[in-house]
Amino acid sequence: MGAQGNQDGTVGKALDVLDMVALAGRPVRFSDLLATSAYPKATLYRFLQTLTHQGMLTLDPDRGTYALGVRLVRLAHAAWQQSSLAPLARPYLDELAAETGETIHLAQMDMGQVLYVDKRNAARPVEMFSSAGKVGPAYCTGVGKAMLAHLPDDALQAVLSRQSFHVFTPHTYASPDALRAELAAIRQRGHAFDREEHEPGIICVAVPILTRQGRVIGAISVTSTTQRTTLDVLEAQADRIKETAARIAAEAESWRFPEQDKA
Amino acid sequence: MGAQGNQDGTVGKALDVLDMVALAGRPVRFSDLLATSAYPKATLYRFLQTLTHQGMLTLDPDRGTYALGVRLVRLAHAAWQQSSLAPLARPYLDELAAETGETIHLAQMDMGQVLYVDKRNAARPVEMFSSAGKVGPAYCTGVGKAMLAHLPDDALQAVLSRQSFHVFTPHTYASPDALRAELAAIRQRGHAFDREEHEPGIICVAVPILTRQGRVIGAISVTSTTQRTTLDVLEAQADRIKETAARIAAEAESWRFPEQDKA
DNA sequence: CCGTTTGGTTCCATTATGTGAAACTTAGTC
DNA sequence: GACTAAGTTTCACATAATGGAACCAAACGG
Repeated sequence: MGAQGNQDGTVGKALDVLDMVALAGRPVRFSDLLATSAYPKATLYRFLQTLTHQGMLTLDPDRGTYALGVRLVRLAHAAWQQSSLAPLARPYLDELAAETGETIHLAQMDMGQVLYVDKRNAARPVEMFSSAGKVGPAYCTGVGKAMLAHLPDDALQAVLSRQSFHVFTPHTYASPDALRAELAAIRQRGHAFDREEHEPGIICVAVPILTRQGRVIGAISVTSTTQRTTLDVLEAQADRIKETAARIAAEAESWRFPEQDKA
Repeated sequence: MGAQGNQDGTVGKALDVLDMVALAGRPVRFSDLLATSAYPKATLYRFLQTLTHQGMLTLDPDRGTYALGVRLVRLAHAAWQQSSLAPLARPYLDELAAETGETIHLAQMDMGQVLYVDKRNAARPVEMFSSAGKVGPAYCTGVGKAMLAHLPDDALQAVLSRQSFHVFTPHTYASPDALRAELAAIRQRGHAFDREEHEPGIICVAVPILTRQGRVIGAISVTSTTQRTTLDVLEAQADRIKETAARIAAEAESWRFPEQDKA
């Protein structure tokens, strides 16, 4: 459950520490981390030193607390631009948002979780990182299920074993088996629903973004509330959403990359 | 000039590789990196494996290209929230933007460069990462100079030695010495100008954000164009901007952090 | 005021880990 | 079907990570 448990030599461990700080969600002192971590004092200390020196962490000298460093913000800017679907999907999402008038999400898979990389809000304009970068569960969100449905067996297996299957609402699928059946239906149908499985009153239709070879690279969803509409009404948009997904996929396929002349 | 040159054991080298990929700005193949990097084939290869396995990079299996991984986006979300000034500065920036009707930047220092963490655009709303996460030179931007002016001597020395002193416009300071004089003036005056030093036609007034002990933690600027206004007019806002900076500083000071009960 | 505890930093002998030249295995050319 | 370029694996070797223990400093407490 925790962030612990991987192993990739020294680098892996260091990144582990980074995650620990991220997970804490607030500046933490050395001793806080020491309590959490499996590493001995000296080792942990060295990692913190290194990461701080590298700008991945910052040490507030007044309070002696560590927090994630700004270098990450810079890296993420690049990551978001160069390897998320967001930049190239933007115009299509704008269009879709305008047509539907509902909230649009663009998500990708990250370590068994759904990572939202962009969002169009009907009402107010996008808030910076506050929406991009958020993570959510895969087994009980529209985009999550849409992606799971098209994962190869072995990958699916791996992801499923990581899910918590926490029951959020009466509609949440609580076990891998129940979910698997649903996934088959989704694969067949080409789109997934969220029937208030994550939050009461929130429903959505989600569509996977697939490469020509059938690899999932992301998903988009149109979300609304039970007060405003019904799943049937939303489903009527499904073909429109699939079209958008297809266009994004096509773009992604062609768009890598403008060519280069070698140095 | 490149990203090379640091050293922090294995972890430092790995992060170096990460930077190389970021710097490329597009998915790169193994051999591209090999050409750039100082590391031998096998070593580089191992790093790429590890980083990929860790989700810091992604390998597009079809093309065999590496790109920054989405895990970074997630980390950055946390970084931006927990250690940039952006979240707590937001309301103050909004206010300032509304009052001035000009573009507002919020920046922090990162490895000798200016890193923009938030932005208010008079005209259209903020574009996600496209503005947050951007970096710029320290020696020829308003926010950069405002921060440099309040850096302790040794840190300033370190930062100056990293600057490229590329001459962007006729007004750009081209040497550390010229700049030092300017910095003294800025420290005295309490605010910095950008006199078209980075881009022709672009001017700004910038103010450092200082802790009670006088440590710089960031800077804000109000930017405009020579067509729309003059530096004198902008300077009239200086006190207003300082007030905003002071409020942000106060907030930052108090806001770390809500207390915690130990586990 | 001086033990004592708590939180943080440094040492250093031990050994695990990372290193990189070279050998190898594919794809892709001509 | 020999030749080349790109990517992957091996392995003897040395460097670099490890962590127990000692150390230091500041806050406590009597």
